[in-house]
Amino acid sequence: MTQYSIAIVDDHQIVSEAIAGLINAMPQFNVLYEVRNGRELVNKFSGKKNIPDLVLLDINMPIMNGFETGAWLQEHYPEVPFVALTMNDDDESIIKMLRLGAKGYLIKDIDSDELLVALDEVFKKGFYYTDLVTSKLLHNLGEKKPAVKELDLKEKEMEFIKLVCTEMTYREIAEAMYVSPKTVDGYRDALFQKLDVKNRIGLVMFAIKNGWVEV
Amino acid sequence: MTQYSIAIVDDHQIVSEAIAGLINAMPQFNVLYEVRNGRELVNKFSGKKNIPDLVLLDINMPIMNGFETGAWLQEHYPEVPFVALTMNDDDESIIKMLRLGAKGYLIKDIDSDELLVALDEVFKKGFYYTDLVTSKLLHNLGEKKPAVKELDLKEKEMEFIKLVCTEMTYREIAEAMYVSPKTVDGYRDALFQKLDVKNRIGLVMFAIKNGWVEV
DNA sequence: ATAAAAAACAGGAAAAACACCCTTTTAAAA
DNA sequence: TTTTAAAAGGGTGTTTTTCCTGTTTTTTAT
Repeated sequence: MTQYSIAIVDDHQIVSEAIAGLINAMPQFNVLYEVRNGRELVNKFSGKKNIPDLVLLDINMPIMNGFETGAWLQEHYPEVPFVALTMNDDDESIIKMLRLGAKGYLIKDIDSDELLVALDEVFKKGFYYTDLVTSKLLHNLGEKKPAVKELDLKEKEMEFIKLVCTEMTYREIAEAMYVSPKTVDGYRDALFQKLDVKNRIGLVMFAIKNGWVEV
Repeated sequence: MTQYSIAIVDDHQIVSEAIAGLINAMPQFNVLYEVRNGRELVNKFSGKKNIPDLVLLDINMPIMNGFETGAWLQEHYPEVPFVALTMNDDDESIIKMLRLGAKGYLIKDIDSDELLVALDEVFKKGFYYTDLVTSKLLHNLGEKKPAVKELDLKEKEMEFIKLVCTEMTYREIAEAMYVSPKTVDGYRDALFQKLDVKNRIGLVMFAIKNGWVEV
C-alpha cells in the first residue's frame, strides 16, 4: 500500500503535534516533518530532499504566512498539493487560498474524521473543500448582494466610467459620447462626489469592484 | 419518520420516470408528481396545493426552461428548495443556476446512489453540489491565467503600481516609497513602455488583470 | 404655457500627469 | 580598484486633470 507523506506548517506547536498524532495513527499517512512557518518549509525543500506528498498549511504564521507559502509552493513545486488548515473562515482568506491553488480548505474546528477523509479525497479526487467553504462560495452566489449603496447612476455616467477605463482622455471621451468636453467634466465631478473618490483611478477601481467593466 | 415529497420537472419522459422510480424506492422520499416543463409546474403550484418539499429541475425544456422556472420558484416560493438535474455541465449553466438560488446541482450521468445522497444532504445540510461543480467553480479559481507576457517587473515597480491603484498622487507615492518624485516618474515611464499603456488607468487595469491588487 | 429642475456647457486657474533629455549615485563585475 | 550597468534624481515644458464659479439649454411638472 502506498503511504503518503505529509508536511505540517503551523506555528502552534500544540495544534501541530495533535494533527501529526492523528495523521501518524493512520497507516496510509505519515508526517514527514512539522515546521513553524513558511520560511522553515522553504528551507526544508531547498535541500531537494524532504519533498512531502502534501502540505498542510496554516495561514496566520510569523515570518512567512500561509498565503506567501502557498504562492511559493505553487511557483516552485506545483506538483505538491497544499491544503489550508486554519481558523480563518472569512471569504477573503478562502478565496485567496483557492486562487493560489490550494487543493483543499479546512477549518480548524473540524473533527479528526473529516481531516482524514479530506486527505483521502485530495489524493483520490484531487481536491476537498469543507462544507463551510462550499456553502460560502457556491451557496452564496445566490445571495442578493448588499449593493454597496443605493447608487442611482445615470446611463451616461455608466457609459462615461466604462470609457474612462479604456485609457481615453476626457477630450476623446467627449467625442465618443457626442457631448462637449465640459459636459464630461460634469459627469466626472458628479461621480467623484457620488462615489466618494478623489480621481480617475477611484472611478476605475469602483467600476471594477461592481463588475461594470470586464477585467 | 418524515417523508419528503418531490416534484420532477423534465421533458424526457423516460428519464423522468426512471428518476421517479429511484426516488419512490426510498422510504424517506416520494414523488408528488412529474411535469414536463416549468409552465406545468407553475400550474400545479398555483392551485395552492401540491407544494412539494423539493423540486428536481431539468434545464433544457420547451415552453419554460429550468432557468426561468428556478427564477419563478425563488420569486414566489423561496422556501421550496430546487436542485438542478441536467446534462448541462458548462460553467455558465452552473453559475446561472446557483445565482438563481439552486440548492444543488447534479449532472445526469451520476449514479443512482449519488442522487439519493444528494437529496438527503439537501434536506440535512441545505445544499449539495456534485464533485464536478465543486471542481469547476472552486478548483478552477486556482488555474493559472495565460500570463499575458513574461514581464520581469522589479519589486519597486510592483509596489509602485499597487500605490497607483490607491488614488495617491505621484508626490504621495514618492513619500510612501521614500524616494524622490523624479524616481517615481522613472518607474512610471518604464512601466508605460513595458506594459504598453498610455496612462495611469492602463497601469491599474493591467494590475487588476494580473491580480496584483485586490478589487 | 410657465415655473422649476436637471442636464449640458463654458472660462479660467491651479495641480497633477506626462515626456524627454540629462547627471549623480549606487551596486555589481572585471 | 577600475569599469560598467543600473537605479535614482533632476530640469523644463506640454498636456491633462481637477476644481471652481457660473450660464444656457432641455426636460419635467404644474
